[in-house]
Amino acid sequence: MDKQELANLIFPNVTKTIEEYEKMYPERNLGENARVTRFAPSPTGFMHIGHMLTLVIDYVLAKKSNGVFYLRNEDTDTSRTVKGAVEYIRSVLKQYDMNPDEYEYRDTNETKGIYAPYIQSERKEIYQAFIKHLILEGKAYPCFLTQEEMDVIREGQARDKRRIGIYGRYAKYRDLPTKEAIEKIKKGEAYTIRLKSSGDFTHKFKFNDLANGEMELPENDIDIPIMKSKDGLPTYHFAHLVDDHLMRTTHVVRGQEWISSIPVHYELFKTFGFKMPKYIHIPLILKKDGDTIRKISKRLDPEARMSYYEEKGYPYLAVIEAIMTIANSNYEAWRENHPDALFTEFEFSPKKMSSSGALFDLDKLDNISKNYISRLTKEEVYLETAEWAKKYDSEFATILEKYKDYSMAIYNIEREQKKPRKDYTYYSEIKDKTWYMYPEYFISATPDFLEYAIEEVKTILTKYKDIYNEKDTQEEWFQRIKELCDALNYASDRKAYKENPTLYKGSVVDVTNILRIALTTLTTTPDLYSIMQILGKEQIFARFDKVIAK
RNA sequence: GGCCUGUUGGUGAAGGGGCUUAACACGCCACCCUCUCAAGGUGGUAUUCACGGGUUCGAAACCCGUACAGGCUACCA
Repeated sequence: MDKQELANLIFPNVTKTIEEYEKMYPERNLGENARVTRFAPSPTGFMHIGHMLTLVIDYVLAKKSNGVFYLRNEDTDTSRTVKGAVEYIRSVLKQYDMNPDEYEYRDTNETKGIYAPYIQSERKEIYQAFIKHLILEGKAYPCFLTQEEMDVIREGQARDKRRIGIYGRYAKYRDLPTKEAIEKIKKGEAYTIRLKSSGDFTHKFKFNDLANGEMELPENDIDIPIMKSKDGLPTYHFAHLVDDHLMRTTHVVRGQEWISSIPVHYELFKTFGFKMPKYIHIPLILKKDGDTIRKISKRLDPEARMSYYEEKGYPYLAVIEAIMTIANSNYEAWRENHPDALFTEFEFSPKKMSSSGALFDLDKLDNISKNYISRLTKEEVYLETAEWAKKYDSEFATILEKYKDYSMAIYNIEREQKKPRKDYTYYSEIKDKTWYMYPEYFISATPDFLEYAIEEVKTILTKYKDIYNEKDTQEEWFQRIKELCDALNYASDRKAYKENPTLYKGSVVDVTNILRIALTTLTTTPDLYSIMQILGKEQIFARFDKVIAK
């Protein structure tokens, strides 16, 4: 009877029972192997590369099995909650085209899915109903330990080299008579609700993780807090239990740092007699820092934040591809055999995932990205670049708008063929590699002819103007350059030059290089003939004249 | 300190007793092709799987120790 009084005192507003919630949130009616996964970030306002790894795995698992992928907002730590964070997460999911099947957005008042609310702070009553049940059963209790008292306990434990935590004899309020607890609460003393653990640390249990296989862990015997004193919200562990049970999650994908919490979750699920979901604990993404390797950090490593990829303009699918190669190393081989398949068609195998931490290889990403962009059409490259520029380079965006067809012609150089050029790694790089094609940018550039004598340069450009014909095919164009070479004592045949360099002033390479520098200021560019075709006679001559007139 | 998980090239890794003189991909290097790049082609890039023992005819693979690394050890997730 006392327990009932205590429970009602703590939770006067909780009216529903666990059974009622079970009915409200029934088992899902899905295919036999359908997987229900969730992406459950804390709304802290940024997204980490590790989040992306879990997200991609969650998404693939659900989609491949015709299951459900839902978004849950884990905002039980009100002090860390950042406004606008959910909107940001939503926008990332949208960009990467991994939209959830069930979600809840407060700003637009959109809800989809019958397991709502999908926002933890709005599920307080649900958690409390479960906690109330535990109090009634004598499996949870209010604990009045102050922060200072706990600090003393911890210091003592550290000094005596004992396990740290509130367990056994350290759990001072575990056996406090209910009457006294009621009195303390009535007096207004602050308390947290703790699980009255029934575990034995010396006993081990077997646990099967889909990624790491079977492991042996000691039972939990710590009276972990399940409800915070400040706002009555549950801790992560308890919210995990209630939500993943009621939302009928089948597969929990989360970082390996959670492995050490498994004993707690195991006990929690056992206490309620709920079936545990399957777990996939994914490797941490690491970073090499000098000689040491550490967890990648959003503070120290720009590439840890998803905004890095956005700002650089990596294609979203390229990022996903790179993530997939970390998730399952057989993904690349699969991709080779299924070049046009969606990544969601890949059968992700948790067992094949590495259990040690992985370094995220930016070189690899670059390679994947280059290949990806090289397979796009010129329209796609144009559109994506324009979209990127709108956000990050408005000046370039204006140029792109003005020169739409012209830009597409540039992007089409050596594109849309069996072995396309692969020189764009991300969209922000495109301006750096094509700026000279645009009169607005070229106007302020000054060609530097390096070791070439300027008088010789002028002669070549002047003579070339006489023979240039816009209508030439590539072969004719090159033939003319060769003829010019012969006329000016440059070797038109590179091999001949190589054998007897002293006989000539230079070779055809020198002549084309001079043309190239005059037109672009650069010594390395894509195919010169294509560039000249796009520039057109007027611009070509203008650029030559600028040099000749100097 | 305690508990857990790992350790195969510069990177992601395959391989779970003989097919391994360690796959594949990225990176790097060289050469070829070539109007310069990029691409493409060819070849090279771990004398051997953290170390030490053991089991075995045979170990990168199995066992035991050690070392190292990482994670957790919050009323944070």
